[in-house]
Amino acid sequence: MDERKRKILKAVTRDYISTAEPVGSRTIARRYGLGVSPATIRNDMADLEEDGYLEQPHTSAGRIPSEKGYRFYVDVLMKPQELTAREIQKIFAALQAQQVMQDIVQESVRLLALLSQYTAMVVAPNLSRGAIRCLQLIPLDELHVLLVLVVDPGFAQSRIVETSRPLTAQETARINHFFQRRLSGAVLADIGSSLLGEIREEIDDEALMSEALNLLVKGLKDIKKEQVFIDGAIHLLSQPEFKDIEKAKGLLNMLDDERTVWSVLNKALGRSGMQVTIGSENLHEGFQDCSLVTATYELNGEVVGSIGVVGPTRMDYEKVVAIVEGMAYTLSSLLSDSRRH
Amino acid sequence: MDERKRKILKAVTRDYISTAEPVGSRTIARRYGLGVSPATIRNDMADLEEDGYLEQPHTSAGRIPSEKGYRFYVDVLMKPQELTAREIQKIFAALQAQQVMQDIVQESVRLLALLSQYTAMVVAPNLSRGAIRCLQLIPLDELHVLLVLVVDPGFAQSRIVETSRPLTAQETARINHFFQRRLSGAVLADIGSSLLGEIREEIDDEALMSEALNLLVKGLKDIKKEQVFIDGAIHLLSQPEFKDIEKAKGLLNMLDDERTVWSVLNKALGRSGMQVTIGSENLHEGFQDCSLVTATYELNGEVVGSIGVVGPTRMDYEKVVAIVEGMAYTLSSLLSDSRRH
DNA sequence: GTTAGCACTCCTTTTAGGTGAGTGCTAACG
DNA sequence: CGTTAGCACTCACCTAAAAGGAGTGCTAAC
Repeated sequence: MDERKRKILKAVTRDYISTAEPVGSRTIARRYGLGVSPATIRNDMADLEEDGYLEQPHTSAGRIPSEKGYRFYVDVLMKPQELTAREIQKIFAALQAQQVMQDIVQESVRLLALLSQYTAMVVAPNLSRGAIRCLQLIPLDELHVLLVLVVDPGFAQSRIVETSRPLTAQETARINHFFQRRLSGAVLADIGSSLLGEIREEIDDEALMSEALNLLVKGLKDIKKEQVFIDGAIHLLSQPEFKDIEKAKGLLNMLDDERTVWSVLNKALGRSGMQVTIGSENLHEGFQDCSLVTATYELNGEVVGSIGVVGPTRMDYEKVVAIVEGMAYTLSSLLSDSRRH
Repeated sequence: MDERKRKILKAVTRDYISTAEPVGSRTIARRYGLGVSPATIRNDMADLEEDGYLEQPHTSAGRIPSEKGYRFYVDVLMKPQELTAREIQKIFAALQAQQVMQDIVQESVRLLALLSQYTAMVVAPNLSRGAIRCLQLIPLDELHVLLVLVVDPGFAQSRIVETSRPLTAQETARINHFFQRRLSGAVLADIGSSLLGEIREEIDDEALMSEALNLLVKGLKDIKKEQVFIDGAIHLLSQPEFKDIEKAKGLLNMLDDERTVWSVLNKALGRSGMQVTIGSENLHEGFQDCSLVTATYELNGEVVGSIGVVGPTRMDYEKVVAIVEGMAYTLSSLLSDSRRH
């Protein structure tokens, strides 16, 4: 593909992204100074269409990029304007102001939607590799204890658990002691049957230990659960491709289902880094008119979660890629850099 | 207003609610057996229009209820079909399965939206009158402690707080001791300056105490904050009155703003019980094409929060009123009845 | 290889006419 | 006097036809 054709493809894509209208040869000639006449551009456009980069909604309309066209634009033509250090700094500050992991994640999904003006999704970090920093029972009444868990980094959760029999203060202290000794510093993912078995052997009072394990298992279950957050769903309604309310409803319904969003974002978890999925490249039914920009973020060098932005295929990739990249980068630094709490 | 006119108003309202189409005299005569001819109904309808209960979108269309008509329908004509004991039981079970207050509230807003098929809003209970059941510091590292608070009923929250200087284990224990002795059982709202002052006097180590108070104040702040949840916003898009996407966007934008929702629901907190707000009765700009069904729920006989459903003025009041009432009732029983955790 | 000219396509908007649901009015009926 | 049949009238909605216009592909000339 020669230089001029590239320029034309780029111009068509840019124009279509910003106007949502098929672009004609005249417009290109006028708006983007290529120094050639509309007729010449028409010839090149015909070639580009033949090669599958452009398509025509109907014979007498302008051209729009095909998926292949977008793909080429994303991979070769565009140059995402990276966020400035100042912008990164602002995001970092906004996130750092949050106390708990959940708030950090919620703030980042909010920012992502706000900045991109599309719909943002974030899966909260998987803390399987997090280390237990504090695990403690606090007795509340006869049958309830509060199980408090602090995981490094940034995760504190308490949960009320029902015991199957009243525990004495002494028993509670004993369990706490064990937790402290055996589990402090342990990585969540390692608390598998083997460690549990070890602990079991270490205690004589069978009933008490089974109680403690029971509590632990119950409490850990929903801590390991990965949570998904989305924000900015409403921005979809501003896109002309969703002026048809049925289409919008379809997509919004999918976004309402956590499992769907989760599985979409998890595709991104596979390989680390930025990833752009365009239209039917997306295997998820219902997302095939959309594009997805996703990125993973890390904790101590390990991928622990992913973030993403959904929009129509006619998405402002240059902007969104920069934002998603910047956000993922900021999240990673925030999580890894300061082992805050 | 004579009996027949009431029947006609009721029929028009019912029909319009279910079809969203203006209702003609012929339809009434055919579908609702009044035993009179369309001409007679036409006469009565003209009277009803004169009196302001009905209106005509244009001269050659059927009638639709005016706001006054809806008001009369809600206050006099309709009879909400109360939820069955079985249904209440189901809701109760679903809520009771939740462990933490936040989950209870989220589950109830989800149910409310699901059952009503409109948009549901819930403000989480104000726990100012809740009693402290457990308040404890757990040291994490040099400059961070975990402040754990359990309030009766159903509220457990932990928060990581930064201390201004490292605390020794002994100091922590001392603070905990004080918290235990002075605050256990105290009502959150009462922890004002007076009680804080008292505590201050009771400790000799000025620096330590100010540290403890500082922690307490920081920790309590966001616990007292009232949270708002909404769900089912997408249902709005199914309503023909929001087929115009701009209208839908306007309302959805309002619903995205917590403060707006909060202030709408707080109107309901004023007087306890069920309340239906129709169209322009709603003082909130942007909600004036909508109706609102709200109710308060209680904790130990005291109003602590409210729930609500938003929909078009052409809302199925009979159904929604029953659901909102049932849900508020269930929430109240759940909170008051069992002092669970 | 590039460009001007031109016929052609086909979407979009406008206009006009027809259709039908529903009304208000009048006059007749019990 | 309330009720009803009959009828002219209104007006949104639908459909078809006409006008308009943006953009193309092709051809021939530069």
